[in-house]
Amino acid sequence: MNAQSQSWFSNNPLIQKLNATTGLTETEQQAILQLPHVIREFQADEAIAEIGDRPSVCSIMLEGWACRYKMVAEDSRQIMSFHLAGDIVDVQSVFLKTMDHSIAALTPLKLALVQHRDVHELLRRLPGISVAFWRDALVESAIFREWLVGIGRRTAHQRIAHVLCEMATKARVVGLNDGYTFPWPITQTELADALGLSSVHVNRVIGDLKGWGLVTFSRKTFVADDWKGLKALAQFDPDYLHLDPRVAA
Amino acid sequence: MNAQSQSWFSNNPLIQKLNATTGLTETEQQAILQLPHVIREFQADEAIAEIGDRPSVCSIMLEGWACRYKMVAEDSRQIMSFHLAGDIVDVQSVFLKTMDHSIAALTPLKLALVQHRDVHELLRRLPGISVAFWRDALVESAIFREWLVGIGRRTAHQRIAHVLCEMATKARVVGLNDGYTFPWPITQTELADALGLSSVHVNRVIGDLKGWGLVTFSRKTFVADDWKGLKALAQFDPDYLHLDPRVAA
DNA sequence: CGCCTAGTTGACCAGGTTCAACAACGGTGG
DNA sequence: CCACCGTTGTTGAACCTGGTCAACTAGGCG
Repeated sequence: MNAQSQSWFSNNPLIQKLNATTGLTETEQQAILQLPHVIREFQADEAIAEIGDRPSVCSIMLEGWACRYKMVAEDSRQIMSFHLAGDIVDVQSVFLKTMDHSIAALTPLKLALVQHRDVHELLRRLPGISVAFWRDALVESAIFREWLVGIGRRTAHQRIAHVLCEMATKARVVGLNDGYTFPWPITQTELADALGLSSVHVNRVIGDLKGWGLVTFSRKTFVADDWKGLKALAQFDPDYLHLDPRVAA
Repeated sequence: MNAQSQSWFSNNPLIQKLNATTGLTETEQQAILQLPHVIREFQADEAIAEIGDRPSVCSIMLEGWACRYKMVAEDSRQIMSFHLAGDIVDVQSVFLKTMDHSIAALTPLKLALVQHRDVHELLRRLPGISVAFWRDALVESAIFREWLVGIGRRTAHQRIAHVLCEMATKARVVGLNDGYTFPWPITQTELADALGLSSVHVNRVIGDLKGWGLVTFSRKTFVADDWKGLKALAQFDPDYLHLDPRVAA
């Protein structure tokens, strides 16, 4: 119950992320580092939680990528979010018993599992952390809303550009992005399932973005060749991420 | 700061709604009833909060309908949720300073305004209420995700049927729905903006639903002539609303 | 009665889907 | 080091859901 790891102590990505919206005191950071937890590794495509499950732990991402999704039919999936280091992938389960959607690994990944009761205890003991968790959950809500706007009202080109801007920004917060480059393990099919498009169309649109000199993809890496152009196309305004001005673009 | 009202005390819809997912003790219910608040009325189309605002109160709906939305262009709006009695329309502002979207009245409505500091105090003092608020916020998140699934992967017919099922269920929780009938003040244009469709298409699809004998609309009232059929078309599964089994369909 | 908003209908158009085939890539085992 | 295989990406052609434009009708309210 107290297995430890490199990525929990050095540069803990949860602290890094919470700091980006809230700012934590030294005490609060220590309390997070001292949370009893177990590190668990997953393979790509492995299920982290499935619809109908009643988890007793919640999962903090340390490395890798994951997504939330729901199946609509045998062959129709809607991905509702992508997650990387620092995300608490199922805070939901701390308060609502049953999972109403599934979560799966997109790449090999590493999670810290924390018992629900320890989370409850942490939130009760340190109101500052409670506020940080609230903010984090509300920002996630804001991201869902932004995706809603995208799927509902933006063209395929804007949608794809927008999600790239969003992930680039989220990656920067946890130090995975040097400004123009970051790891991009998402397949075009996955992107399609996230944006309500077909993989064929995603492929064509990405072709356009490349052709217009906005982006490049090489070896699972995303390169923003023209970050300003990409943001302009997407009409990307990061306000909804509620980042500390020091961290924001 | 302590104006009172009929609908705050008798049958308080916030308590009614929180009870539907969480269950509150007598003490907790009393604490809510004793919250210092001001009642304010709005006209249809009046703004409750606008993007960029930094509210110092949060708003609990007592009567009427409201929606959350974001403009994408001059003539393109995405509605992200509908709200009725019992909804805390901007819990978000308790924790995040700046509004990242707007909220407007769809009908004449009545709100209870509560100072943020009083909400903070309430949450700190009564952990049970804190849990109830968490659940409420997480259910709202789940609703955003469900809309995402709808806009992303459901046909126009399913989408419209689904939103009708959802609102019928939410209305039932706060006693606005006798099972098959409830007030429906939403225009087809508003529905279109919520579902990522055009109003012309919404009109045609609603025509189909009427033609198939599933629904009727008369004098701003929705009638589910064939509730089972409607649910089947929508593939509506209310799990994501996390209702107490006693309340659920 | 007249006005304004919401609902209705038709004709045409386009963004994105589907189906199908093929090419490129990366990892594996010999 | 290469041959093989499964996955991911790429491309073309036909099709279709839903959008746009525009005009007209029906209600609700002063």
